[in-house]
Amino acid sequence: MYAEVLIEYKVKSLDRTFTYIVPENLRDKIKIGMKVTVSFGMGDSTINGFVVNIKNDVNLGNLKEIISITDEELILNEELLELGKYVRDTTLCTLISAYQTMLPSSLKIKTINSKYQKYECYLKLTMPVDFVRSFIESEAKNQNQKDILNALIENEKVLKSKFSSSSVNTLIKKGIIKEVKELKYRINKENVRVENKVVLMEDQKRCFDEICNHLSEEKTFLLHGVTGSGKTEVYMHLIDVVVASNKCAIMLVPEITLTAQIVNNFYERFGGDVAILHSGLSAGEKYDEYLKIMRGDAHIVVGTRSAIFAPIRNLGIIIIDEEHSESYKQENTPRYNAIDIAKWRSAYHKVPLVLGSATPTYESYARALKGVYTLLTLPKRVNDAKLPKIKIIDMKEEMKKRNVVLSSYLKDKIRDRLEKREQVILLLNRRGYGTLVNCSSCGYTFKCPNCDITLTYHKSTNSLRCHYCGYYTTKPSHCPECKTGELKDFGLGTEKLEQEISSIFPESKVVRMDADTTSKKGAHERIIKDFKEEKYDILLGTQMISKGLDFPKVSLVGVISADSSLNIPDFRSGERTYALLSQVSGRAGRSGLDSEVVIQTFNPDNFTIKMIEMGTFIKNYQYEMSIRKTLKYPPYYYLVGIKICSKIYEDASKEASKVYKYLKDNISTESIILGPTTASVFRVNSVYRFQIVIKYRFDEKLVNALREVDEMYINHKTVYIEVDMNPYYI
DNA sequence: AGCACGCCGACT
DNA sequence: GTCGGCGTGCTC
Repeated sequence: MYAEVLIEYKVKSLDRTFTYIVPENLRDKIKIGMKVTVSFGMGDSTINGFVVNIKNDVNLGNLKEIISITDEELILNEELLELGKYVRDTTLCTLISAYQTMLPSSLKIKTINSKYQKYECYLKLTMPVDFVRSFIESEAKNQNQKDILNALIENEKVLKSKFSSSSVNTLIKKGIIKEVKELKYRINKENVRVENKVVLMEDQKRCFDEICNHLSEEKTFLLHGVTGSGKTEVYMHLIDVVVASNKCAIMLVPEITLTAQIVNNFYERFGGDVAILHSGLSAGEKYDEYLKIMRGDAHIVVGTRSAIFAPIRNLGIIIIDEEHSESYKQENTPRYNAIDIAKWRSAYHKVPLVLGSATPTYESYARALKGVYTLLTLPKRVNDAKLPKIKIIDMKEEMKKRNVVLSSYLKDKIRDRLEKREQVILLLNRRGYGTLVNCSSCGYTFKCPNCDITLTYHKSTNSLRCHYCGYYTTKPSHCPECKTGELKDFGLGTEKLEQEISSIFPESKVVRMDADTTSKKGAHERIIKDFKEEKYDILLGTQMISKGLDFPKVSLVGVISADSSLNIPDFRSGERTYALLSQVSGRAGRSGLDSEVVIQTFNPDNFTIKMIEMGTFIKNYQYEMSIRKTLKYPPYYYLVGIKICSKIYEDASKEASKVYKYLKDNISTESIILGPTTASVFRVNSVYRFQIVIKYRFDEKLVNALREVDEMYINHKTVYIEVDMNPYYI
């Protein structure tokens, strides 16, 4: 018996199988999809690999034996083995890295042992209940024994640790109770399911019914519901139906820490039937949740991007909430998009995929209008809550009045809410104190030594930081160039905003939420919880405050500057700005309070800003689509982004031209090749990056050509290539 | 990826 | 003469 094994080195040159002999003692146990430990190469070190095939004869000599099975429980099933090939073919990664992303990271550790399994001791009765009752009456020596036995009459099993161990031992010796060890999951929710209290509103019911009619079809639904229209409730009803028919559900959310509310709702409703998968879990927790899913102990998986690979056998539905979120695209290898994986699995299992959003991507919306997806809409908020009023403020006018940070209008509104004891959210999409620091006498500007980026001043730590590579340095008191000049900071970041707000409204309680205040585990949740409990009046932060949060007392949302998002040079910036502003606006007035959104901008006449003011998603969509049609952008064309990177400028530049020429000669003449140009930030971490963008519709030669290009640079000393199929950012 | 082999220049 | 630099090639 022989096994073909894929070795866990994720290099292109090893992206093939190696054949090993299956030793006698493993022949009954070994299965395709299992992880095994083997020796590989000259040295005597061992490495893990996946068994991808088992066969009985082979025409190779001098084979090694498999040393052991690494884990008997965690195996990739046929579906996932097949799905891995799809990931490899569509993202041009190695098969091994596709498989690795499907398993929890704890399994990538070379040595796995039983520390990932935890057990807990329970007590159970060995005698019938009437016997135990009479034992309590006649023989029980003390209150401890009576307590244990009474607890066991009430419950089938009780935790051993809750009771006096000597009394437990006495009862065990007498043969009345026994000890049982059960596997304990680190996240252990009680297995209660609460009946659905909420009745769906008419619109919700219509969407729910439509999806229910197609529960055993491969079909994609786009659930387009305004913020606060109750999409989550529709999801829960759907999952209820699916689980009732003994099938499983996957629900993806953008970032679990921001969506703790959703997870809690799921726990309350479905109890221990929910497994969660996200990066905030410890290795052990992740391992346990994964086992829960594999064993069928949990039917509902709620998680972030990689949860789309959850090893569910009888899948009944896939739901992707906030489908426009960029977090569904992985920005490093394998550069997969969870939505594509969801479609593949939806087809494999013949089950529906539901994409939900208040601001779907224009690719998705176009497909829905074309009938590729089924469009379902929730046009109204639940309980007749009104959408907030939108007010656009021209900051050019305000600058004349020397209002740099807050317009007088927004200031008045904040004061008004503070008096009414209602809450305020302020969005500023830039962290740190200011945007840049320079010398007031010689004009010297601080730049990152590794990247083409100006450093951002962080006052709390008195440091200058690069938001790209993480470089930081203490801010000197005088200019390092002319030695005399005073250093001044310009621009506005969340840190400075927090300070400004506190000085304008000294009586208010302000909390800031951005990457700097949420780096510690659990910090997100605490800020959100405290704000919800009204320990603060004002929440300010970067875009992480815009997603899916439900604060009933918020009646004012202020966008300090809409321009930072608008001015990003990307064909999707109009779409993204609309989505961001509309999402953050949606935080206001969710419980029916009269609410308002104030948007400050230097471009009040910008089309997207106008559309936000009118609240029309569709008009902005149509406008952007007309641009994309003429400029040949998605969804009219597909994109490929190729980066040619090197620490040596000349090498990167020279090879970029070579890649361009190769592609020009080897792909369809219908496809458009742009570049090579310098990437938007040319140098990151001392690496120069050139970029080539391909726009194509149908190109049979493309994937092969890209593979060739990729292979040309496998062994290159100084240059490496990154290929991104359907990138989110270009 | 990691290791061995091998072919060259530098050095006790 | 031998030590060690790294370029090349292979791993079941």
